Amino acid sequence: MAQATERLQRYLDDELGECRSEDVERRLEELSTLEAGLGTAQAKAELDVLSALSSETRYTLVRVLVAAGEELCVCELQAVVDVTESGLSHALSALADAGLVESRKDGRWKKYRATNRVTALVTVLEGSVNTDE
Amino acid sequence: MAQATERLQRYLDDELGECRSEDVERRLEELSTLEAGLGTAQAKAELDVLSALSSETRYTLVRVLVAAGEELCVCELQAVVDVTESGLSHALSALADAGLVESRKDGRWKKYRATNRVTALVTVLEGSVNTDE
DNA sequence: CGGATACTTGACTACTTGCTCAATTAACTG
DNA sequence: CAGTTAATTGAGCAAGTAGTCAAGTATCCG
Repeated sequence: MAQATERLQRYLDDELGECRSEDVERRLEELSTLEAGLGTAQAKAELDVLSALSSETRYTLVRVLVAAGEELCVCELQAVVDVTESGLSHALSALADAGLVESRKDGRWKKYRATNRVTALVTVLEGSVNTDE
Repeated sequence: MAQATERLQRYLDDELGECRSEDVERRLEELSTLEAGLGTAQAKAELDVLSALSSETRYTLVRVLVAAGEELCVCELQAVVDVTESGLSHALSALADAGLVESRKDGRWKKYRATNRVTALVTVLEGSVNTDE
């Protein structure tokens, strides 16, 4: 990290035309403030959400649940993804842990639905990612 | 999949109180329509974005760039994450591939900034994921 | 030019993760 | 109650991935 600081110093020299080490300190502080931003717990939670979504199987499930706009039975979701019953269960469980789907037991069937959180997210994703590039 | 169809049939029996196999066919079609939704290419692109974001290092970089609201030099970003110079370069390259950051060469320094796409995404993420639960 | 500096690239590795199989729990049905 | 069906859980494995090291490219400077 000492090396890195030297490089930053050279960079600031270049940018500002001056070289005081207090400028380096200040910049380091600014950067760490940016990183802290909202708490680390929050960032961790966001990362959990992203990790939960970043698998083809799980993202497909989420997209279907969001598109459906209503709760779907596990056995219906089974028709949508190409994994075993067990794999599907693991996937849904991961999504539930991340707060992206909610479940309700109905007799011997179990129904899952997308939470508001993930609905908003998928909507923005679909809007911001355009294939026309 | 044959097994799965039988289960779906039993489920629809339960739900609708009727058991015609054409109902099963119809439901399967509805589900596949939901899955198709926007094209598969689009879904793939969305998944790429999610995958690119779902690593602590890369997500931290993105959050910092978004919070900064301006371009930052690689050497500044180096102060933010805990990986080698090479690891940082790999991370930035992955983000660029996903269209989440853009880079510009400035003399011997290289500067990265967040794209609009990722700014929107991070904003929604931060808004929708609240740690108060 | 030759040396230093900023950053990237490719190969390799340790770790993570998504999946399957087998066993288990829970709810309905005769 | 025993048997069947729906779904979950845990163990283990194959494939993917984030990181490091070493070497390479590109830019500046004396």
